[in-house]
Amino acid sequence: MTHTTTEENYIKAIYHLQNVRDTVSTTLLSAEMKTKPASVTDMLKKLRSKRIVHYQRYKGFNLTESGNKTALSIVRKHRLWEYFLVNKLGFEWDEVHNVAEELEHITSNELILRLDNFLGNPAFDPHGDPIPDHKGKIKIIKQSSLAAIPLKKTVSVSSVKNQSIEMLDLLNHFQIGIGTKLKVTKRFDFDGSVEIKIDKQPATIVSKQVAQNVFCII
Amino acid sequence: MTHTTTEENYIKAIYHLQNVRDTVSTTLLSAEMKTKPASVTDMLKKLRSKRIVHYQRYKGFNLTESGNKTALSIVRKHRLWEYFLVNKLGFEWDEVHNVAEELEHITSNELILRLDNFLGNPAFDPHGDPIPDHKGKIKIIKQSSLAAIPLKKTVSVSSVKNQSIEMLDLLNHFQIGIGTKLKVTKRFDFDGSVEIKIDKQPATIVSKQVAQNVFCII
DNA sequence: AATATTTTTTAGATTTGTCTAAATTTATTT
DNA sequence: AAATAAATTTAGACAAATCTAAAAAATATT
Repeated sequence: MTHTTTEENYIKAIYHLQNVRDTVSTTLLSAEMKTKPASVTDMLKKLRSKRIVHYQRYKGFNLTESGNKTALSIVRKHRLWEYFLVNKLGFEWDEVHNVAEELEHITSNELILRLDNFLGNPAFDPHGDPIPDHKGKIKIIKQSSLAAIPLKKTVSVSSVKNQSIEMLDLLNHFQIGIGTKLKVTKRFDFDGSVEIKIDKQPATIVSKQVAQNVFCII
Repeated sequence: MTHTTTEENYIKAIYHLQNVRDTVSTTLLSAEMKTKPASVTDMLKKLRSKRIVHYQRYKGFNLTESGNKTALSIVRKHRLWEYFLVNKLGFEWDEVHNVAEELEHITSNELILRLDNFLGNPAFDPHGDPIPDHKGKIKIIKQSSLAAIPLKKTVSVSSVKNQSIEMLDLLNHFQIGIGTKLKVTKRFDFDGSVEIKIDKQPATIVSKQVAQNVFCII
């Protein structure tokens, strides 16, 4: 079964929203897709007829098992391309998302197989997100946000939850990237901000919003 | 000015046909695009309104200067991706065309710039076709077909005109690829077939059709 | 529980690229 | 040059993905 690029984008969006919220609504999905709720309803009917989602009018929807597999294969392609763009072509990690959005829709299993091997079968993309393997299996690592890790323990930044351009820009400014070693030296209860110390750099303070979005391996 | 994937495919098809035939007809283009002549007429009006083609009803059409530039940039992308697929991912040269057909429509100048550098700014793709540079400039090399080169002169295969799967399969069988050194030892007037000799291999005879499609640098 | 509000769906329209069938123009024969 | 054939274009229709406006259902409020 093949899907159009638009269908794939819907499938991916449902997958991502399901991993954040417990239930995904028509309105939420329409915001994510930058369309109107009416368009989402149309697409849900189409995806239901392809057995990608379970859907009953007015009752909500969610990915079927087959829909989930499809979503994982799209995510896999997206993250492998991001890895390629950063580690082979030298893009910055905050520049690759849009290009990967296009590349993820190229339809060749052989291509992805070979790309995966060429890259050395990476398990995580440049943002620290896990890359599903060819069976859809994802490596889970235990992570805690800067807001939750113990004080004075040196940890390694492993992923960033909010991947907006603005957030990645801010992190670049702080010189924080995936793999950066740092420790939290102090927490300020007043506003939830956090003082961090990166080796050979002066201590700095990051806001609560940042702390909650930066995840580390302890 | 941006173009849809379909528009780009038409532009590329017109470009290729213009380089083979002197004038390109609606019917010929429809065959190339696997659509009907009526659809071609529709698209020609659209491309005219975008100043991609000069077109007068019933009088024929051809690419404008701007259309030609667009075509060259698509061809550039296609051939760079083919180079990548063969030289980095290890595809065989006869397997890459369809995947490159998809990759060529990815819209990021930055991507192509970086890919070009990553590949070492190649001037020819795996089929021996020239890769336009970022200004659209093409390296021309003097080539002659196996049907035309002098006898007993060692030459290097530089390109293959007919790139059908069948032809590439046959050449694989003969162990002929881009860069293969060989000489023509005899020509048979009866059927135009040609005896060739590749180093360390017994002499073989290739048909007129093959000889006319394999080009070499003398 | 009745009413008001929000969410979701339907109905009907639009755009892109395609089609078929018919009409028109150009090219070829006789 | 008239008749025939071939190529091209027009007219009108269709599928995909979207939209707006209105209707229906679910949820929240009084």
